Amino acid sequence: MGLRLHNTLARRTEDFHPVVAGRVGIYGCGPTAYGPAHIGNFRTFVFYDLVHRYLEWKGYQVRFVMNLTDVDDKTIRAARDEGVSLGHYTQPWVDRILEEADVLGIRRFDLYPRATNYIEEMVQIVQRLLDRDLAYTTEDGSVFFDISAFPTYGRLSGRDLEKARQGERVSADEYGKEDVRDFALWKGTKPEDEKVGAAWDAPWGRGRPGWHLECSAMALAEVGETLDLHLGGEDLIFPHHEDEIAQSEGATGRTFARYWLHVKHLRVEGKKMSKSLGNFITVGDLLEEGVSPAAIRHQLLSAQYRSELNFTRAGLEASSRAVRRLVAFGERIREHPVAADAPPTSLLDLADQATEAFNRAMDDDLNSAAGMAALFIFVKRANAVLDATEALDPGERERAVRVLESLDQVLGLLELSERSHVVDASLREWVEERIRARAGARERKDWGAADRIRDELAERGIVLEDGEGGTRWKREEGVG
RNA sequence: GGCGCCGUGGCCAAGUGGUAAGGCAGAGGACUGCAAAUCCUCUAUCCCCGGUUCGAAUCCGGGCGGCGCCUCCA
Repeated sequence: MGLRLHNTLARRTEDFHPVVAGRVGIYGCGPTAYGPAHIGNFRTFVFYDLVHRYLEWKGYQVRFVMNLTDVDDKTIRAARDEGVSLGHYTQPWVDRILEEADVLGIRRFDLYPRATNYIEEMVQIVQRLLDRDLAYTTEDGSVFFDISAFPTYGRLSGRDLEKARQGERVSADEYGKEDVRDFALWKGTKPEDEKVGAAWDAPWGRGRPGWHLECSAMALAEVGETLDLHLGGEDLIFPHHEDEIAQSEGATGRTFARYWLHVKHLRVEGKKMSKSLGNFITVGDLLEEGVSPAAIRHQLLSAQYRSELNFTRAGLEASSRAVRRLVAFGERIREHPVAADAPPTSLLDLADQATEAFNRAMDDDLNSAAGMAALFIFVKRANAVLDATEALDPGERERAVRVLESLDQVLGLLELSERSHVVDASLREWVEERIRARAGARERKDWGAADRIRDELAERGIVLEDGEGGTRWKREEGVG
């Protein structure tokens, strides 16, 4: 089976073939470190994680680089307002973004380059563009890319350049471009830049890089001249990625990225969300409300990345229940009795079907919704098998467990919920003592005493489950 | 105004020419001292109208409705 991806550049779904068979180089546009990332950002980053995990699951050797933008208009302004250097301002946000990514089970990528560490590379790109007459300098020391010298400009976003020119509102032309459509590669230094340390020397003048240039420099330096995959949110198609292509290909003469994947923006409770509107919720907010990370992750994966996804509390509740079902199945099958002489069941077939269906769904442009459905079909049917089976053949049980784990290598749901089940030892001891006391009461058929203990535990958020092998307990989960 | 997306059961969401995956909720059942938890079973003809086709949720045309990008933004 082969992976197919919807390539924004081609406007259709294509077979995926990396430049070098078996190896994939990926660059994902990361966040700007000027504030907390919101849940919409994390739809994109969880998608990156899905791409990362799935390609590795398929056996590719993956190099995945996601940048952290730490110098741009917003970070400079914020650092100036707080009276600190750029690095002082951005570092805490970088830390928090990575922490929250960890919470959601986003596996660490290979590298998180920061723009300020690649100034030299950026200067080189600009120099090459100047040498090739694809860019020009202005009086204040800025450098602009000359769009008229790059015929395929507009191909990614599919826009008509002439119309764009006419429709464009001519904004305050601070840096003196020749054409409103030209974009800044380098911005001549201003006093506020100097104040926060956001100014570097370059042959044509002191200044700082344009936002688009940062990504090109980091991608070319850390992934290579031709990326297999370039990922980003849909808002980046124009102008960010369009400009990345122009400056990268202008500098190298090579195809910059073969496949461009763009994640549709998330909505929250039916409304558009964006940093500028200020209506964003963060992972931290959700955790404080008691929402489980696995529920968040589940909801973010519940729709295919190119379709609309409305992030809601009701949806989180549903996701939480769904994850619980998965976890319960995992526990159940691991504990199901085995016997060497157990008769064969359909479990092996079900396991094969699950893997096959999952693979097919994910190969079809990373359809995580269909992929998760494949897993849940397995859970449902395997549960029915367990209902009807006293004991399993050890090999069958082993196989079923392995398939569950295998699919979770990509989805990362069980992995996450297991991680959050860690409880401190003293609590554990106390709970277990209470459970023993209750067991004694139950043996005496003193139901009143037994129920009082259960209530006592419930007050501390501990839920009991009486089963065949004794009483199990767990912490009550909050919403989601 | 330009470009583009979407409209599937109470909610979320797959399926894109061969007769509706999955999750949540709901109902029924199993289990239980009672519970909780868990498991099983059941519940749709796909916004409307017209067309193409042996056959359409799936293709075409027209409506109605929702949304995104075009500006810093994942």
